[in-house]
This record gives sequence, structure tokens and C-alpha cells, in this order.
Amino acid sequence: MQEERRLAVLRAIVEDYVATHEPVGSKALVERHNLGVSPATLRNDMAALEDEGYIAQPHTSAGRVPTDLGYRLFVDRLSEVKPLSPPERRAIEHFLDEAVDLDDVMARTVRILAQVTQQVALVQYPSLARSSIKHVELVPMSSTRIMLIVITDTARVEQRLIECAGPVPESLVADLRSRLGVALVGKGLAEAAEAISGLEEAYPAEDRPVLRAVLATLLETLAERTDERIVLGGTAHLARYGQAFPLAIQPVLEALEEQVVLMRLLGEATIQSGVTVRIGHENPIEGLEATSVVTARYARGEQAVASLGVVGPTHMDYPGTMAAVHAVARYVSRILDEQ
Amino acid sequence: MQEERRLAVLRAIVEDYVATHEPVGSKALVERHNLGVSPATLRNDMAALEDEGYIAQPHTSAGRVPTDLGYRLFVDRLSEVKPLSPPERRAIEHFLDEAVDLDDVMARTVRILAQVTQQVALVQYPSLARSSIKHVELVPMSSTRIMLIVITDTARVEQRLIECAGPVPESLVADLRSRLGVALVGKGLAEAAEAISGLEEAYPAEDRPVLRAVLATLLETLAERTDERIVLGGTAHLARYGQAFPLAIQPVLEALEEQVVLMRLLGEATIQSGVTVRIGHENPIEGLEATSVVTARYARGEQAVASLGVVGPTHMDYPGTMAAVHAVARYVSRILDEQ
DNA sequence: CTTGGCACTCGTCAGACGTGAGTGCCAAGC
DNA sequence: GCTTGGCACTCACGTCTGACGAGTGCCAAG
Repeated sequence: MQEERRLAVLRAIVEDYVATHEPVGSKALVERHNLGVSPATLRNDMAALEDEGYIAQPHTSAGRVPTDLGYRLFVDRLSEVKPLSPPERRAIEHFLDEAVDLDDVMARTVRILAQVTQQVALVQYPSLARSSIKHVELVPMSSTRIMLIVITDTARVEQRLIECAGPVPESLVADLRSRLGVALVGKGLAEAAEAISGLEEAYPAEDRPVLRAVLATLLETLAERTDERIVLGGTAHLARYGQAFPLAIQPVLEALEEQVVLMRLLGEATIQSGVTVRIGHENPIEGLEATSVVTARYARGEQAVASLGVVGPTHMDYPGTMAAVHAVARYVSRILDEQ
Repeated sequence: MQEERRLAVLRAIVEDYVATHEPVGSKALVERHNLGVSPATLRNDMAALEDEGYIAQPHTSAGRVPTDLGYRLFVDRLSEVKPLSPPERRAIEHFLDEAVDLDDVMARTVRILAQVTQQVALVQYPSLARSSIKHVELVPMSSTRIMLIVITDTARVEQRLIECAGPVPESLVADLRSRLGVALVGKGLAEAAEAISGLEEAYPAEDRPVLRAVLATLLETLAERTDERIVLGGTAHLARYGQAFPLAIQPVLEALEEQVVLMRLLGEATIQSGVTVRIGHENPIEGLEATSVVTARYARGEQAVASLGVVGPTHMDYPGTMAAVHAVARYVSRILDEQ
């Protein structure tokens, strides 16, 4: 009975704080929500919630503010799904439908996600790991340089410049191109290493160095650079909080410039299904203690491909943000499926 | 005589203000620089400089602050070239030398530029306009989709997905690929339009729609998307000024997210040689009234290729920044020349 | 043209003070 | 046993004050 009301109180506190960004007191609470009890009763409940660690007061004689733990409980048990408004849905759908290629899909996704959530948006390029090879191309750039291009069925193009010790005859490049095509096209990226393992024997000893350089670069491209690229947008939204809040934006901007950090932020979501929320200190990354990260993976068909999400202050509108991230992930999946 | 000293005073004011970020008064000025005159004399000079519009006071009884006009005079006539320190040169050189491909060169350039100048750095991808076509590739992705890939001698790869109304026979794609190769390889981008103009007649009427779609996309790729891509880094440096200065960072961050704005920022530099500086309101872009932009073009051989630069507060260290931008532009040119 | 002197302006800082929001605790009531 | 009104207490915040000092402009003398 009281337990139930306490949770209602926590929910009310989170909602009010997210709306006003000011510590919320017992009186304001009873005015804005009809909880059917007096401020004094709420004070008892709030004292209990504070003991349990769900809320805190910035200083004596101030209202309460949710803690990370409070937000966690709110997200897990108290928040209702807040569906996007039809205009929002339409805007997303329409905007993404106009994309002309993969780069454009990514750019538009990050843009619409930042705009709808009013926060910093991250979108990871589709992972190469599960996709298969559509085409392999070798182009001589100069006598000692060859460009390697790999195209996957996710419409992704990987390029790499190969430096050879000595001049490479045009005929060798042509031969290698056709052999690689036969060996690799249609294969999944994981199978690629196996597929080209026997290739070396087919060539005379003098061609081996070139061959090795090409094959090494190819494997590197497929393995190491897998889903390395992430696009970022909406950083200007960070400045809105700026001075008003303990959210120092410099460390956040710094962290967001590190590719490695972005990978870690989006990495976990690729494993779990549904929308993932990491709140404040739950996030192990330095500089992001005062931010929450909401992510979801997007898929092409049945396979997990990559993830996208937003970064914002812990006092964000979780239901709305989660709905937006979820919706955008779904639309992107659909767009990719069509291709 | 006095004219000369007045300029020295302006130079001293700019230097002090850049160093301390505080309005500088006559007394402090006479202490930090040995100008050989008394504060009273300086006051007269400062009054004159203020009349001419080079300096201003934020309020009565405060020191003077340089105006945009003052910075302009400083940059044009008063600043001496401040060479980079040898360690800095080495750091730049070494960092750029390790780049493995064009993407990596761009990423490393923006990073080192931001680090050396401690400001926001912009780097434009090499322009396609003056480069020539190395290879054209068509790859069928599905029965109605074809991927078009253009590779230039600047090691740049452009990709585009083409949507066709109906199924496209594999043989048509192969035929078109070889014809395009013959027509385009070795041509400059400007000549490309001409080179493919007669191609349509070679095909029967039923293939015309596909042909038109491919050619239209090709021309679009070569023309419209020319040097569209710009990489950005070091935005975290903006936050350092943050609350301390009238430089509101939100409009700046917003402006920097607009591709169009970035193009305009870097555009002019591609025309002029040497280092270009635009100060405060000289910059016509909304939101950047309190920032200065220092740019330089980098080249591949004799041709202008693209430009790079930094964006920072008007009270930046101009000599140092200009030296850094100049040096980085030169090293990038050298790296591209080697390829 | 330079310089010292002098009166004046005005932003900044520190301290005092009232105000009000909000709390915790307690005793009475349902 | 939970709820409620009352009450004393705390403490951040805004306002006001006055002292301080940096910096200026002007003027008359060198």
C-alpha cells in the first residue's frame, strides 16, 4: 500500500524534475499530481526514498533530485512507453526514405535522431562481420601502388591503398583480380580468410611478395576495420545545458571525439535486443558520469548489424527518448532491408 | 614618430589581451612592455586608437579590448611570423607520415591541427574538380540496383547506388562498364561530361532508361558532390571558453554541423594562396560573429586542391595559429604528392 | 609632445539582512 | 499504525549597502 505510493512519488519526482530541472519539494508535488495525501505524508515517503538511495537533496532545505539509482528504477519499472506522435513518425519515415545511398542513410539517421530527441546522436555503420562480399576490385594507381576495393551486400565500400616493394606488372593485377573475385564473391566475411588461404601456391615465387601484400591488406580490411565508423550529430544540443548544469560539456565533447569511446558506447547494444539504457555512473567512461546513453541495435533481416543511440544528461525524458531511438532503429532496419 | 608608437601600443594591447583575456589598461601596459613613456602618454594614444576604431572599452573605467578592426591591423601589419617549435614540426610530420590511406590522412590532419592550435579544426577532402578518373566500376547489387564507383588519381573513391525502374540484364551492365572505362579513364572530371555525351546512341531504345539513370548519376557524382566532404575535430576546445566569454558556443556548434556553412568557410581559401584570416564580423555566417577563421589551401603538385583551417575566438593567437595552419597545409601537400 | 596630478566613473567584492521554500520532528486524530 | 497539521529550524538566494580600486579624461606645467 505505502510501497505502491512511494513508487508513485518517485515517478512524480522524476517527471517533475525532468520537466523543470529544479529540485522538487513536497508541496509542489502535491499540487501538480493528485496523490490524495498531504505534504507531510509525502515528506515521510521522501525521507524513506532518500534512505533507500533513490533520491537526494542538493543541500538542506532544498527539494529532492533523483539519483542514478532513482532513474534506474524509473526506467525499469515506472515509465510507460510513450509512443511517438504521428507527425514525428511521418517526419522520420519521410526523411529516411529520401536517402540515396548508404552514406546518406547514415547522415540522415543521425540528423533526424538528434532532432527528434534534442540530444547528441550516434549511428554506427553496418557491421561487416555478418555481411557477404559482393565484389572485389584491384586498380593499379602507379607502378608500385594498387588500390583494393571491397564491396559488401550492405552497400558498404571499403578501400585500401597497397604499397608494393617493386613495380607490379599489369597482367599480374588482372589475374589476381579475377582469382580473388572467384574465390571471394558470395562469401561471408568470416569465411574470406579461409577462401584465400590456398591462393599463394598458384603463383611463381617472384610474385609472392606482391601477393602477400595484397592478401594481408585484404584480411586486415575485413577483420580489423570491421564496423569502425561512427557518425555523430547534434552536439550543439549539449550547449543548451551548458552553464546551467553540473554537466560540464568539455569532457563530454572530448570523449565523443574518441572513436574508441564511441565504440564502447554503442558496442553493448549490438549484443542485447531492445532498447538499452545506461544511466550516469553505470557508464564506465570517464567524463560521461553525468550523462545517460540510450541505444538500440538495428538489423538487416534476422542478423544484428550495428547500433545507434543518443547521449544526454541523466535528467532526460527517458520514455520519449527510448521511443525515438526504438522507432529510428526500426525505420533504418526497414530501409536497409529494402536494399 | 607618434604614429609608430601608436601601432606598437596596439600590438602590445592585442598581445596582452590574447594572453590574459582581460581588458588591458595603461598602467599594466607600461609595466609589461618597455615602451619608454608614462601611462598618461599611453592614455592619449589609446584615446586616439579608440577614435580610429581599433580598440574599445567594455565600459567606462575598464581597460581596452581590441576590436575586429584592431585585430585586422594586427594581422596585416603588426604580427611577425612565429615559426613552430622543432618538436611541433616533428610531431606533425611524424603523425602524418603514419597515415595508411586518404581517409586516414584526413583524420590525422584534423586531429593534429586541432591539437597544435587548441582550436576547432576543419579539413576538406581533396577536390575532384582537377583530378582525373582512374577507374570506373559498375556492380549489380540486385536485379534493379547497380552500384557505381568512381576512383580518381587522388585516391578518392566515390560510390553511388542507382535505382532502375525494371530488371537490368547482367550483360548490359558488363557492356556499359567496359564502354565507360574506355570513354572515361584518364580524363579530367571536367571533360567527363563531354566524353560520355555520345554514348546513348550506341544502345537500343529499350536500354535507354537504364543508360540515362547511370549517366545522370555519374554526372551528378562528378559535378554536384565535388569536394563536399569535410571533417571536423577539436570541438571540445570550444568549451574551454564556454562561460567565461561572450562567445556563446551553441550557435557555433550549430553552424559547424551544417555542411553548407563549412563549405563557405573553407571555400574562399581555395582561391587565394597563402594563409587567409577572417576576423569576427568579416565572416558573413550567422553565429560566427565572435569567431575568427584561419584557412590555407593545400595542393597536390601545381594544382589547388582543397583547403583546411581552424575556427576559434577572435582573441586567438594569430601568429601561432597562422603558422600552424600553414605548416600543416604544407605537410599534407607533401604527403599527397608522394602518393 | 610628454608628464604628473586630480577628480570622476563604475565594476567588483564582501558583508548584512530579509525572505521563503523546504525540511524534520512531534503530538493529535482517524 | 498510518496520516495530518503545526512548528521550529536550516539555508540558498536576492537585494542592498559601502568600501575599494582600477582605469579614465582633462588640464596645466615642463
